[in-house]
Amino acid sequence: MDNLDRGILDLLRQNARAGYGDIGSIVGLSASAVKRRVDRLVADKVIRGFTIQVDPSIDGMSTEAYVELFCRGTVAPDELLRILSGVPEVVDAGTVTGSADAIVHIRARDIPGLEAALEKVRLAPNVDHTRSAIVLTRLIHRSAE
Amino acid sequence: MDNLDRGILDLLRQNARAGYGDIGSIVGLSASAVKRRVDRLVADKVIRGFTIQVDPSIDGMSTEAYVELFCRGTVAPDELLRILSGVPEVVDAGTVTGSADAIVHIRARDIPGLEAALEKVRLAPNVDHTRSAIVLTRLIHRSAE
DNA sequence: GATGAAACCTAACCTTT
DNA sequence: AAAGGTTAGGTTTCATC
Repeated sequence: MDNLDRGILDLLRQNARAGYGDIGSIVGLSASAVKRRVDRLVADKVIRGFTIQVDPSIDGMSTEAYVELFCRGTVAPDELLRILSGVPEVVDAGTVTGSADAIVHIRARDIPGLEAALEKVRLAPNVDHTRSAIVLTRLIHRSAE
Repeated sequence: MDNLDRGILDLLRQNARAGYGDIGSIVGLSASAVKRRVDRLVADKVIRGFTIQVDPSIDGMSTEAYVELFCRGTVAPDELLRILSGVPEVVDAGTVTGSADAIVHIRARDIPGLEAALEKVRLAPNVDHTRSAIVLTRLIHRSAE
């Protein structure tokens, strides 16, 4: 993890489709060297994935909920991650302190979409029950990066 | 904007580097047809950009909490917005159904930073109390949040 | 939806430190 | 060894039909 890696990450944050050659000509490496570093960053889980930013209003994905996940016994974070990463409606999730085991932020097209996503989340192992708080008015949204 | 577009968006959300041919074989279109649709979605600003999800521990803002906000009496969403917009650590917030008035997602550099942000939220006149769930393991973070 | 040229990705091999 | 460069081949993209 050096300044070259950070430069590559910055460029990919701005455009995840940039070619290796284009990235290399900016950070000062050959295309191959950039590819090797990107592959390593993905293997090391520094880059968790490649995704798109979608306009929520145009897409109609405006129904949101914060869902507390209560599990039986111990929960392996890796197992939760495996299940949740397969649900595209899950925008954000983490295991937390307090009585709930995890909190999951879901965004769906409408209430039926929310319910369907919730069903998929409940497939996670050892889930006892969930408690949802549906978002009425979205107040703040600051982009993560 | 039809179900084909939505299917393409879902696939790109999971892997923005998926090839047009791969996407087409899933949604039932040729590679060319998929490219035309993706190009249109980008031109129409439905897709705002292609980006990567980076391990938050890299950028040094890795301490997070979900905070339930309980206010005295009835509080208008505008009032809550006024309170929360003065706290830059607030990444995401909305009024919700349930006993809490709002849920606030805070991201800070460390625990003292988190506490300082919470203090700023609590100083607001109508805030009665807060209940925080500190994030232990970040499972999902899609930057399209 | 299909076609063909151009661009790109990828892996193997070579050079340098 | 470790990290970057070069080259060749296969695949994908992209414009055109």
